[in-house]
Amino acid sequence: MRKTQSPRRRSAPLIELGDLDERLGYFVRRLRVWVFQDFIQRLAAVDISPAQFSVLVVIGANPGLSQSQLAATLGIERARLVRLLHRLESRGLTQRLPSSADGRRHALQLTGDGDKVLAQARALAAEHEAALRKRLGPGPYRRLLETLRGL
Amino acid sequence: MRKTQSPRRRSAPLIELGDLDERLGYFVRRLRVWVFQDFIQRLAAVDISPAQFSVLVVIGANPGLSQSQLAATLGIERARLVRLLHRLESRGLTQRLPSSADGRRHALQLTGDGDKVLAQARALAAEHEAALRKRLGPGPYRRLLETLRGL
DNA sequence: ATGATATTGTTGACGTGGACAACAAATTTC
DNA sequence: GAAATTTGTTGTCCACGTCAACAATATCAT
Repeated sequence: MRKTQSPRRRSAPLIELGDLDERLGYFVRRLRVWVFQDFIQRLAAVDISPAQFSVLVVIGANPGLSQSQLAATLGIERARLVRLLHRLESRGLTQRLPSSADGRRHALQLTGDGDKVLAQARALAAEHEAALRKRLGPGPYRRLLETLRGL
Repeated sequence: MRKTQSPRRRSAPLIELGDLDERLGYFVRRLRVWVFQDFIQRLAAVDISPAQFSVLVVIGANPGLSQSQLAATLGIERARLVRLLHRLESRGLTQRLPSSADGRRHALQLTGDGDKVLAQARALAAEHEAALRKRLGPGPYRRLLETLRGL
């Protein structure tokens, strides 16, 4: 049996958040941390991070697009995308073809392997999403998603 | 006059997100990035980061609490908190007093300066929050906050 | 056409954040 | 009193966002 009434140890946390529970940013951070954790764990089998997944998905949906376009779409820096692509390309999942009309641009594409891995990742990501929906509750999940989409 | 029909340049982005707009994590990341950016900019005058702010607020609301308790409350690693406190302490905003009953623990407190800076930070954070509410719209903002609080 | 400007991809560097592992000191447990 | 646990700490690693600079290429102005 545990001590139940010690005032200094083992008592319930009773730590207050103060103004923190009026700060959206705080909760957004907490949510982001655990969503990403779950995603990473579930996609460990294919070794695809959230960022890599988003890159693969958008390339898959828009083959031939440029790195600038992709970076702008994802809201990341061109510099960061270069490194993401370096990794994916070294794993043989994506490729940079020369753009026909613009010597500066690269036309991004998935390789055959990229397609396969993306398909596996998609399945796992769907499980992740289902887990999220279950954990948050279907209602809040829907509201959340729809609210966030409108930005 | 601009070229309006060139299929390869200057046309509207028309980049599709693919499955991405069914992924909550993607939107959470986007939201988190811009919320934090706004926060950092608005609190640049007092040079307080989101993480530092949350530390100050919780210490202020629970003077004397330990680092383990604080870390658990904020959902960060003890190791990370050590470094946050190191900074804040070197700026003279917080202090670690010896805990009366437990030689391992530190009783965390704000200094006088800490109180003042926190007050300023709070005011700026309130402006930040107001900006968020305005940007998201009062309705979605409220829904978001209430949904996220229930975790 | 030619010179100025802008875009694209790239590299380097910096600071923050989260995750782990290990450790000494102190405390609790048995 | 020995074993296990907690607490604060340090070190390390990697992901991420940011910024500056640069060469190559393309566009714009006149």
